[in-house]
Amino acid sequence: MEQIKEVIKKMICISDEELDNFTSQFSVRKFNRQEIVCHSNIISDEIFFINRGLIRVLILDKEGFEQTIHFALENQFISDYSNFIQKQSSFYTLQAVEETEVVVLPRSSVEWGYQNLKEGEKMGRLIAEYYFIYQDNRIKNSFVRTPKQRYDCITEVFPNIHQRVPQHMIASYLGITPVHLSRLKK
Amino acid sequence: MEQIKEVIKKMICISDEELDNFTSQFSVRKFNRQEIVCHSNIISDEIFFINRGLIRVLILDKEGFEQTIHFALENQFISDYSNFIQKQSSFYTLQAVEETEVVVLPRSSVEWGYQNLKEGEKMGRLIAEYYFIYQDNRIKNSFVRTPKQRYDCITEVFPNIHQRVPQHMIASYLGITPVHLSRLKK
DNA sequence: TGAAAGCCTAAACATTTGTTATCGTTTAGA
DNA sequence: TCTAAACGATAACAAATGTTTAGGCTTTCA
Repeated sequence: MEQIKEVIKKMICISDEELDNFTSQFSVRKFNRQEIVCHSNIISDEIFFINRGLIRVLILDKEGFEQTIHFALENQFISDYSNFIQKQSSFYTLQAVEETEVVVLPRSSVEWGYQNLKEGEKMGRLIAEYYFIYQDNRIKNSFVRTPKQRYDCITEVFPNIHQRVPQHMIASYLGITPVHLSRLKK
Repeated sequence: MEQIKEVIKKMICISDEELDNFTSQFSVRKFNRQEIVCHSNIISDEIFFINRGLIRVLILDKEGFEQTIHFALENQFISDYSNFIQKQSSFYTLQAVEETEVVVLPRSSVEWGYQNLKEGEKMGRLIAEYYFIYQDNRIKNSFVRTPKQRYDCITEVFPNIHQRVPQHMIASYLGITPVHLSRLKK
């Protein structure tokens, strides 16, 4: 639990006792390559924090093809957060790309944190703000950058991504086909 | 201040006294059609709440063309929220499309609210979560829907938008050219 | 170790989307 | 009220992107 403790301590003022009470409610789970961390079409009551490994978020379009929507790296939180918040059936599938170890935050613990940690709500606000900024940048990029430019700067957001996931997942993330990305690289 | 009071009361538990202390820090500002509510390339220390009217968020691409990124309607908050949070120079321009009246929330008041309202941080969390969900839906739609499908369902998010803004702004919001949207409508 | 599957590149062709120009209508403002 | 600007539709053409197919390489796993 050391990694997630460090991340929380960077966000808010929290005593060691509070932090222990909070993190003792979490558990650890491990996944092999390709394994599904969280299925779609369920009501997900968990948020994950990545200790080690890499998770991709994907969606199945109408033709049944997988579209990679997002990558999540070490020390980041990941879930179908929209549907977690709204307690709706999830839209996204979470899949481990590498061997991955996550900390599991059940909904009950997240809500416990909001209510019992001195700065629990602030932590929730900062996390939501952080991911808002990430998405805002993404939308901004889709308006002002070409697919090639988005490809060229993807390591700013996901360092080493080229060494860790196949190129067709990156193409999908960029909103283009693998064949077209291969062409753009020339 | 009645409208913003109603919106806040729907989000959190707050006493009338707290609410009066909070909203008494706000001011009201009016804009004519086409007038700029907030320029880009400044550090914006204000969030706006729309009492009446309609604001569009736009960006200038490298060719100097205006790209409409977002619309904001009555009873919604609007700002370059990413840059407000990060206290960075703003990227977006806010422009009144109709005659518009806004409530102005200065940064100092927002921070006062986080620190002094019993559920101030919770309010901040809920607002950030709300806009996260909006953006997540938008990104989702860009993966699973064609431009035509996004056009057909835009009134789900912005009712009456067709009666309130010119079509070329809608095209821009959808990420296509006005000429192409006109073609798709056939 | 061998066979199957996955992955990247490439080429040819199809489809979508952008660009430019024109025209008729509506709107805004002097 | 008149005129210039803004707006939307349309057509012709250009550029970007998708689709299909094939080949060669690597990885996986029985």
